[in-house]
Amino acid sequence: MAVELKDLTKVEENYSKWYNDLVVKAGLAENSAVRGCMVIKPYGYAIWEKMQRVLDDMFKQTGHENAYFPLFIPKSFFSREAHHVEGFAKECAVVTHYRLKNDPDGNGVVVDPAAKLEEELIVRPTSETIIWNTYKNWITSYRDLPILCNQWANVVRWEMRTRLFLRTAEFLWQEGHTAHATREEAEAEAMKMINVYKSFAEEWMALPVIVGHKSPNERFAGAEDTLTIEALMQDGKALQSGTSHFLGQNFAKAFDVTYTTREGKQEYVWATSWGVSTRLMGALIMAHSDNNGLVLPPKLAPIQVAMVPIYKGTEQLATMTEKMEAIAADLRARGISVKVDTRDNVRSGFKFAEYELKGVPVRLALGPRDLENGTIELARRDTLTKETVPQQGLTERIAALLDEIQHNIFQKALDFRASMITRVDTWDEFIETLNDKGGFISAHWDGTVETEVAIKEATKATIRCIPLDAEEEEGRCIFSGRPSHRRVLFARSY
RNA sequence: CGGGAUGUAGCGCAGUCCGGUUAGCGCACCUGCUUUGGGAGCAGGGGGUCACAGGUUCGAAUCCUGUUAUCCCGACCA
Repeated sequence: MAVELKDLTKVEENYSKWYNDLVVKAGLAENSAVRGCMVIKPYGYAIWEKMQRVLDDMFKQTGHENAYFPLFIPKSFFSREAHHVEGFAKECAVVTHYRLKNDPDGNGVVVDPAAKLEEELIVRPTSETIIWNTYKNWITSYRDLPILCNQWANVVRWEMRTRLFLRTAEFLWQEGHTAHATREEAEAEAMKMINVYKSFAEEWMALPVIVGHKSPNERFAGAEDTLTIEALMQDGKALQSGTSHFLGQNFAKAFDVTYTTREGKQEYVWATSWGVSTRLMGALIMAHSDNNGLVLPPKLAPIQVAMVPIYKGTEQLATMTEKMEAIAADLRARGISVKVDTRDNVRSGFKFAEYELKGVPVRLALGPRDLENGTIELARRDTLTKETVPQQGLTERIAALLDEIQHNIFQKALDFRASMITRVDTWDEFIETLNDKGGFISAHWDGTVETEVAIKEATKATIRCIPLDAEEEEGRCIFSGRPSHRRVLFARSY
């Protein structure tokens, strides 16, 4: 229960360590006994659950339905799409046996060699292959299209190095997989969904994102075009927070999915896929937190208002509790989630610090002084300010304050990002900005993979995206000096 | 998979170099009293196969060998 705040103040020294401590100490998640896999604790899951609900609703409103596909994928499915195999082969968990037996030499159990699978099963790193193998059976006519499915699932990617929420061997996500009769319709779908993600990030997570195309080198394995939302963390690194892929006819061809057109001809189906994961939790944490802990946007905070009694003795506690429950009932009637903290084994100061660590947007403290004056102490997490206000009209005040905090957090992140987008025109400037300042660097690029790879090798910076709203502008590539028609965004990233 | 570090109570650590009473400290936990407007104080109490397996020794948390796990820095990636 006790938390050493000083451990959270080393942002400059070691942001990764600070982030990890924060996640653990705020009670969001922790490392598990399984390498690279995390345990999401109830408080963290409550946030994820809320995000899920909102996203799911947005998917429904855009015409999608939920479905579920298998965890295991036969190995042979993977080899069907060449780029896809290449992209995922290095990080797949493989099931090779289906039985254990007692160790003949003594203790425990061993894998029964007699139970070797004829064909190994891959634990899905993403579900395109199993889904397109299924869609083949669902699609025969143009009347069957479009298919607009989403699944909420866990996937496994055996990463070398993991970090809570940002990169874990197993993670939770949603993946949408759609099938369309025409290229235009599929392209529009991919664009529609990346905009759904943008709205969600900005309106709910208070996280400003830049929408753009991935460069060919950063594209999803098997996609013709990848759209991304890129967010900026407080240490100046970028985080890819969601992607939407136009898959062309690649998977339709790999799995032989065709339909009969109105004119009676056979055509391959066009596809998209799109997803966001528990990585969004990492984005939420890294974008807004400060040295006192999490700062949660009110719209996603599991507890929006925490109420702490100030009292001497059990009688006063009872009096305060009664009064606070009455106030809480009012707030709840307005749809505000409230926690009245009547614990008597920790003191009020401890509770204040704890709710700050957990990012609760608004805190109310009620003591004898307030009872006399008809007031209450109101503190806001985003600014760390507090004031004594009348109890009269409190519910309206808090409802408005929650909106204000939501807006303020977004604005703060937006201002920060604006200050961290630097336009550079020379290689020296590029290096200097990258090393001294970080953030997004807006610069010209000649459009070739060789240049992109060379820049990455030289600086660890990658092209985060070619923004959708990038204006036509003649310039010269900062690396090669060759002509370029628009700026792209570079950054070091997670 | 390379480089570095660390495994001692729920958490954080000291002790290891230089082997030697009953393995110690802080926080947390339990009991009691006093406290309570920003992380309470005092008193008492419980909790450990010192990561695992061998070896050396009269004697190992400590020395040797092997294994394993975790963290940090790279390479890889949502």
